[in-house]
Amino acid sequence: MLDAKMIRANPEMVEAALQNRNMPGALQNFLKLDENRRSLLARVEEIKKFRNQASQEVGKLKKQGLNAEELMEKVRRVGDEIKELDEKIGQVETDIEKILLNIPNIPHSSVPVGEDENANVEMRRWGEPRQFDFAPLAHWDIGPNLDILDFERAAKLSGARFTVYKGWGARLERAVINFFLNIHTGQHGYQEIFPPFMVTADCMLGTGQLPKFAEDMFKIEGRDMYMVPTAEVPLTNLCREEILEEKDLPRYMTAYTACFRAEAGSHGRDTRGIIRQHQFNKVELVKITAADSSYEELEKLTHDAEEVLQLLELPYRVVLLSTGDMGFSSAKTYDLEVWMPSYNDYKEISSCSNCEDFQARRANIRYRPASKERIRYVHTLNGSGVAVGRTVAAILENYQQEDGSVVIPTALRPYMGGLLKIER
RNA sequence: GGAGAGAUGGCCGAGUAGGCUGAAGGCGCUCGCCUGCUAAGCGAGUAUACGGCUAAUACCUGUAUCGAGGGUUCGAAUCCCUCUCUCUCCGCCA
Repeated sequence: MLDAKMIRANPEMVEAALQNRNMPGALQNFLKLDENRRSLLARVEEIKKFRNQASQEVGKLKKQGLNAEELMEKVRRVGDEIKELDEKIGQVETDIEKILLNIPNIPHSSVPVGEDENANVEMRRWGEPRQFDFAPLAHWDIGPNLDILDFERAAKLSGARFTVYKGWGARLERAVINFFLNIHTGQHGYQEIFPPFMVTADCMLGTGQLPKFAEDMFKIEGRDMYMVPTAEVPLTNLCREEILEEKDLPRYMTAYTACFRAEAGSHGRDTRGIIRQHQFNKVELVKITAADSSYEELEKLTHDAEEVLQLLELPYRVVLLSTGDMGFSSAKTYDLEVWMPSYNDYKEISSCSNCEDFQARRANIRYRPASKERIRYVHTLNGSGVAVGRTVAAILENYQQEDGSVVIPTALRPYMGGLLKIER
């Protein structure tokens, strides 16, 4: 959520930023409503001031044994007016909030301006895509061939966009989760968290999934709760409604969770394999930082995510998303894209974002600066560290052998009981 | 699921026959004094949001906030109703 005062002071700048995010006119009625609110507020507060003073007067008169009836009657009469104005203000504030909650974050000045992913900027590449001397298979063929992925039975259990992992496949998924968590906790200084997989609507509002993207989520029937679409939601909301001390910042957290997404509107995209599922595993990185260090921390966080791909020796590139391609809450985002032979292209496997104070304002996460200045909103960052299912897919494809077997990356072997390769 | 207790400021904790309590006291924190270092001691200060005034996120000023929402009243942290959460006991359960 943007700061209303900031919008009031720079409406043209905000409008221009929204245009870059393909959301022109989102601000439309805001200024009018905002002005309306302030004038109503001025009126009602004046009347309340009168009521407060008069009520005290009544108390004094009564104490002295004097008649206060006349004054009481006067106050009684303004009561209705206050009620009426308060209701109007409540309505206006609801309208303002509706607008504010649907406005995306303002992109950082270093973000390339553009309509879509074509305006993204590649920052760097790591590793060389492997040259195969045989026709490589896609993971959706490799998996069933090795009997470690079972799409048909998954459909029997749960329908489309679900996968059953079996035997060494299930073990590989678990190995990757543990490997990621160990690296981030052991080498990058993140605290491991194991959060609930269901959260309240307030949490979803806090990180920006609601109210705009309700159709992307799985809601729990009969409850005001949702399945987490990413661990970013519970991790960031851990600090909701809290005031932190600057000396305790930055705070690094990592968590494994399953993630649940309705994938509405992505019919026909990535229909084969485990790239786009209703349920997938992810290890997430979240940072809560002071306002002045978040961009530095974004670079570090991105490198933390990159490192697990390096350790697995999976070729990838880092892309800076353009204004038109960024997520709703983000001010700046780097995507990590891993090389996928089946796509003959790089495929997103991580998204690392600095949300600045956008989520903090929604979730009311603040900190007390060490310098004793006034309380400020923290900055929140999140990044996949990284998507587990897509990592498994990348391993299967990049490490496949001509005989159909798959070599286990060296770094993962200790997590696989020393297994060197999965074969039929 | 049944019975009971409770939710107050960064923390702990007062405050119910409704009024001058944004809220005692303590801790913590900040600044100053004092002390050969440390500790102790002394003094002062220390909520947030939204308005008005401002160059100001500085003063000053107004309104609101004692779990949330509603009600009674001239006036509610204090009374009434609903909800949420926490704790204790019983039951059930991986």
